Amino acid sequence: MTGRFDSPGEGSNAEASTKAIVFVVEDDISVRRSLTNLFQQVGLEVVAFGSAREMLQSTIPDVTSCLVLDVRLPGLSGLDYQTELARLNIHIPIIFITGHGDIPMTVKAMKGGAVDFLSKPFRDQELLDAVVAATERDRKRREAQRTVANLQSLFETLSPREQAVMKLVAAGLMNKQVAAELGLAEITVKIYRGHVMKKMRARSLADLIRMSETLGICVNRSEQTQV
Amino acid sequence: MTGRFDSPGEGSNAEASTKAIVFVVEDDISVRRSLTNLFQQVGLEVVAFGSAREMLQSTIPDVTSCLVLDVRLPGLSGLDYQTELARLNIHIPIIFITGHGDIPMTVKAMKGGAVDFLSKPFRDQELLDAVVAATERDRKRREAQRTVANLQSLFETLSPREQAVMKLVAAGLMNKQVAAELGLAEITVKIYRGHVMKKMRARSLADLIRMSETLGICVNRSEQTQV
DNA sequence: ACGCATTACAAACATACGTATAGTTCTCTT
DNA sequence: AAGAGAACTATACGTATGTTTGTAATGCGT
Repeated sequence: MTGRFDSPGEGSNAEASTKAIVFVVEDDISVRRSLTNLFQQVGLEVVAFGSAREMLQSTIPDVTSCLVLDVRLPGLSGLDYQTELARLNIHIPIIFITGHGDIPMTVKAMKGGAVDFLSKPFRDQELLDAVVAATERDRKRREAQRTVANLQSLFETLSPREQAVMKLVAAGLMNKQVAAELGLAEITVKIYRGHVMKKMRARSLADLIRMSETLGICVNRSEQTQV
Repeated sequence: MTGRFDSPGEGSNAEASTKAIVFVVEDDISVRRSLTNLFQQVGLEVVAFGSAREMLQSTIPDVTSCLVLDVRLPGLSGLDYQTELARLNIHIPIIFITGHGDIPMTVKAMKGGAVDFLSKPFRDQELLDAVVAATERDRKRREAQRTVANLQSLFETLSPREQAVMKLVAAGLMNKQVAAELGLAEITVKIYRGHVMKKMRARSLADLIRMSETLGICVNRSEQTQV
């Protein structure tokens, strides 16, 4: 990890460097400027704010990113902001920095999923390493989320009946059992099942079941076991 | 969470209280004794050690447990011991306690998966709450591990050929494709597949595929896609 | 030498799955 | 009013899956 950012915008890391955004929330303007400079020097895009409120009011682009956050802030504190972001379902990886931190603070931040917690003074490279780790975490999270979202949108192209059939098929029921469950003729189930396979772009039943797992689709087990 | 341990050995938490073991590693004998007392008072079983080495040399029973670990220890430090346990693939949840901790220490501990990091002085209830959280985490981890182990042992009852068939079936191949892949007649695959279903106690193909997921069974995708 | 598990295949049958063609009914939109 | 899509069924056919019964070669331990 160390040294990945010491030569800006070159070689194999060019893509990661140019695409990631580092958000900075820090009330001290001189610290904010020096952080901004540091990140820009290694080719990272930076967007800095003086308070949590400012960042909440701005439009956050939907790209790989991380947040360097001062713990002590006027208004909403860094830890409160972390909680607030979680409540808003915003899962940007956070690196805390602080001048006067303590252990309970650190524990709360780390329990809340923070990537790192650095107390000043720290070496630039420590922060850069943390940023690399954080953006990498975000990249992976986004990739996983994109996969789910794609499947979800495919699933939503299914008619309600097709969705119902898919759920029961994924639960392991035979066509005739699905038909009984839904009050349909078996032939109808067969046809809907065909639609499901086509619309979900599943090449096999195994595929479809894995998709169901990813989507978290399941039915009440009591309905299966009584067969 | 708070107050779950303030009346020992009664009500719905009796099971969790009596079955969990709290390991304590603390060199200061008076602290060790007071911790032991505290946990015993709320009905927890306690096994205390004066050093990490002592605990490593003892036989650790295979039950739900957690570890209350002093950061500063003679010989192997608490943080080193955490690393060592991870290296040995021992995933007991750790609660650190310390008299003179600092932030980097805390961060390292939490990054390493610690449940909590308490600096003295702390309230007894804080520690007890952390122990509840830690044992609960261990209980869940053990449950998940047991599930995998059960499936694994079922899988090991399969003959090599049956295992191979299961892998390819779980990958979504048709019987004839499995047969071609393994150089078998289709009828042979059908028979082995029947054995697989019976031995794995799978009631449906969906079941079997979920088992494969849990077991992490997969084959080179190139073999499927070229069909 | 004997039993036993494994590997392997065949014939035959029953059941399950998938698709094409064709048609009815209903609702919602243009 | 016409068209589109959803929901639903039927007939018919072809393929896939699963099970039973039977056969046979191999290898391994006692």
